[in-house]
Amino acid sequence: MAKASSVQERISETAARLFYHQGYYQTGINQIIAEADIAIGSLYKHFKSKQELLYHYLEQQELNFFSGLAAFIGEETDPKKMLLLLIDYRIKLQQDSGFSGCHFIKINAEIGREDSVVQQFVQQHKEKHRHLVKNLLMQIGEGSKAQLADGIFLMIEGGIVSATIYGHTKDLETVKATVKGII
Amino acid sequence: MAKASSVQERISETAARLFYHQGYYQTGINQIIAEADIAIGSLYKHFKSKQELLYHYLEQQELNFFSGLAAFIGEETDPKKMLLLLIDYRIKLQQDSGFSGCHFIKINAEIGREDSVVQQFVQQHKEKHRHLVKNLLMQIGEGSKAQLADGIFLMIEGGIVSATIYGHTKDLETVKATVKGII
DNA sequence: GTCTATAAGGAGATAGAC
DNA sequence: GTCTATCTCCTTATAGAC
Repeated sequence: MAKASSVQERISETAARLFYHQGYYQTGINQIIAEADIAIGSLYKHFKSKQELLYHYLEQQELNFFSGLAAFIGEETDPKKMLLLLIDYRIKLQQDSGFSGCHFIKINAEIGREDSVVQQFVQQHKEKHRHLVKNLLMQIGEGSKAQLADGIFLMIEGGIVSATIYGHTKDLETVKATVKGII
Repeated sequence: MAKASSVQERISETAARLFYHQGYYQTGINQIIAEADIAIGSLYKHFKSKQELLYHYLEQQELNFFSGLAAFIGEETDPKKMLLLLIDYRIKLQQDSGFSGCHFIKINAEIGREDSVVQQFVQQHKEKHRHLVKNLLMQIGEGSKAQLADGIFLMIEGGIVSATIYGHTKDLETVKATVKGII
């Protein structure tokens, strides 16, 4: 195991991996420090509680998602192609993660309304995503059909959930084909 | 608190309520017996483990969902109206549950691929639901458009997830309006 | 059915020595 | 930064008396 990264980064990355793949409540502090190969004192020097680690995790995922998307879209400026790339991006994310779903949908299902900070994080992330779809449709010239953007956004969300249930991205591919036929 | 129901039923109903609203891992055996007002010995006489209680919970939810749907649809036989009633049913379920989402999407997010019994339950439930939409569209005469049924199914799924994130059914209403415009 | 005791382990978090 | 010890509490599950 290479340990080029800092202690901070190792905590952060290990916690993120475990929170995402096995769940927040299912992940113990002891497992995090064992797999990150750091001391428990170090963890509590960087994060005052497990909850703070959770908030940090959500902030990181928010940044990762949109910077990853920007990189994936690259130089493309055609709104039609960008919308399809947005779906391709989510297909790729699911394939690369072993079909582990959307970080935010998952944490919402696990914690939901019990933590208002988490709830707000999830809502804001989803609104950002929804407006992305809306803006692209506006550029395409379908902006007048308000229902259409919501419909596409919701189909994508359903497709992500489907990917985690079945372990494949067939439904997300269908969504892409459907959107392709509409725009 | 009235205790007209049997011990078995009280265990079952209390576990279901807690698993659904606060999560499986977040719910302890001690909380279940306390809120059901039964002895721990009674619980382990009816269910050999917490996991068995989980499987029983999923079986119950599967039955509840489709019998509730049948009752909601009632005597209606027009496939167009039935499809819209299916969406109304899910809107009502979300409102009545305090926007706690779909039992199966939720347990999938929490446990997912870690338990193959749970995974199969969720997959089968979702397939049943998807085929319902497909069959209704077939009767409507839109059966040739294979993508359409999947699209509607996925929009509904996305609408349910949205309801748990925002605490309202605006998106599900939009889905209903969109479907109404298509069929 | 009830009650209580207990096992064996894990959780999150703190303190102090090095 | 590391290590170990410890605190307090909770977890699932079992056993036995009533």
